[in-house]
Amino acid sequence: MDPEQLRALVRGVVVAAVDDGALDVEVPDVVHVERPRNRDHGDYATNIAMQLAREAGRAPREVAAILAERIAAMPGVAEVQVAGPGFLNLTLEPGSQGELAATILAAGSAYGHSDALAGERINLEFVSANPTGPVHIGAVRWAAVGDALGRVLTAAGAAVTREYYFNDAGAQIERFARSLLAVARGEPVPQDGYAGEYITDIAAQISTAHPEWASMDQAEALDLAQRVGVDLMFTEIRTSLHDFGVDFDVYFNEKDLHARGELDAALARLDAQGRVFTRDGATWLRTTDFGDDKDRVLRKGDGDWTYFAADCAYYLDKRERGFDRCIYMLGADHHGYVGRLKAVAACFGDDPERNIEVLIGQMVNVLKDGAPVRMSKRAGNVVLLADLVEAIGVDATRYALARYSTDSTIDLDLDLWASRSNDNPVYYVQYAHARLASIIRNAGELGFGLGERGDFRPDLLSHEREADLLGVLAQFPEVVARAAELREPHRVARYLEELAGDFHKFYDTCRVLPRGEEEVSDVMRSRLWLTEATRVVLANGLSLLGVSAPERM
RNA sequence: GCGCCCGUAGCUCAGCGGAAGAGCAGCUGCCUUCUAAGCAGUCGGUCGCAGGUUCGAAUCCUGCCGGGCGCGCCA
Repeated sequence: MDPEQLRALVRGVVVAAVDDGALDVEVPDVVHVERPRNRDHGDYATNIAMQLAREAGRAPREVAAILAERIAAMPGVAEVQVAGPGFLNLTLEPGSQGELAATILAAGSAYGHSDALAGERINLEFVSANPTGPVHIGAVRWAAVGDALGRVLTAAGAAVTREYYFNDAGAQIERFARSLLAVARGEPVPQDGYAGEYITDIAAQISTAHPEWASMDQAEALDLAQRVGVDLMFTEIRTSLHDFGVDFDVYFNEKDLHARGELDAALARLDAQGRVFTRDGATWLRTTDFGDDKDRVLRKGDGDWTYFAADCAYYLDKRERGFDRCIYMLGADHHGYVGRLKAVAACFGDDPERNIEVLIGQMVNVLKDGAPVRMSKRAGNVVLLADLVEAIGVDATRYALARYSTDSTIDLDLDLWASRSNDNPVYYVQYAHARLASIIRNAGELGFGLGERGDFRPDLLSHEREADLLGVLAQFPEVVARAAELREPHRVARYLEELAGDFHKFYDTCRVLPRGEEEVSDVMRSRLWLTEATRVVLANGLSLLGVSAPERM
């Protein structure tokens, strides 16, 4: 019996109690059943009696007593106790929990999937770093978290499109082009330009491909620098993200919005909604109608569009492609955008609460030898995706960035994450998987396999460590569903650490393989099922984070 | 000044309406048996402070205090 089934059982008992007049309450839609940390409190606990007490006009423990008797009579339930202020502590029959191992093996890689978000069409935009330099640490957090979130949302049944918005228009790109050309001509980089080795590299590549470049007239040379330079830069960004395990379904060019006249179309749409006005020669959107702290310029006095105007057009484009949820993942330095993005949705006549979601990720500080590594893109001394991967590897980088709530600032200690020790959480989890794989491998060499379904005896998995492990395995689907609903993939990582811990404890106490000439017992075979089930869940969870599940370490 | 995030064990952080947690650090133990990158035990907390809501608050509300990040006809 898993938590889902238990919830249904408890709710059914409440319904029955209401039907025969033992309780006079409205039956709640959701019944909370939790796995208590303290195992003295049974396999599961519910607070349902306390919830109903007020409405029933009776003491919580009295309501609990009424329900306890009925729940205890249900099949699969071994014991029910009323505890504390009115908790019901439930203990299940051993066999009813052990069944789960077979359920997990039958589901395989689909175990953990749900329909929690079925029917939702989600546009998930993340990274979207400007193609004026390599991917740096701020964007890497979103690469790891965004990709994991995409996987988690998909597992919860949503239709997800991962999208990278590519700012290939505007002043930053012009600065980038001027910097390239300056370097190619041996001139100093402009004051507001970009410096760094990558600029030199790209300039050299352009010069090789177009020998006439440096001697072209200024406008022509800049145009070439912009076209070819941005292309090279973007290829490098895509490649480094791909090597990091992150790929997008759509790479959206800002230029296309302009080329297709989508900014004009968006302006017209906003105007039709009555949200546009003119002041000081500029065209504005009255975002203050919807809580923004100031109105925003769409088109400047000189006739140029603002970046914000492109944002409006891009949002409209997403909506017209059928996405009912547009998720933006932004760094804390852009949190000022939340208000205006929400207001944009409202100005289009959409529901800002439903159609737009902005996730803000706090900063990442990189520590080396206990000291922060300073970051400055212009100066070129940045921590890059490639540097991180070189220092601690793809798995550690992804895991380190995905295991924390995006609300908290991360201090990423390179020495810790590079270490092959228990300080390093990613090894703790991966090591559990490798150990499991090892048991299964060794069993195979002994000619000892899972056998038929009938060879599995769930009732034999009655050891406390086995019960603990089964209880945690049962939580996986709800952990994934909750991570998806809350957009918090770090919950999956924390869960895996808990699961790995319970497996290590099981491993320490419960022998799976026969020793020496020992015969394979039913207990051992049933433990092999549990072993394989645990391996499947660890592998599924690591896969949601985009972290490998090694067979050996 | 205004807005967002954070403040939980010595350190790094989970938990975010229901019975205070993990890892590390410290101290004690466990490898002739499935990977010791592991396990067991122990030490350690007025959950920043003050009010409020609630049967019940680390969790929700208000106000403070401390730290981080933002508030352009920049991108």
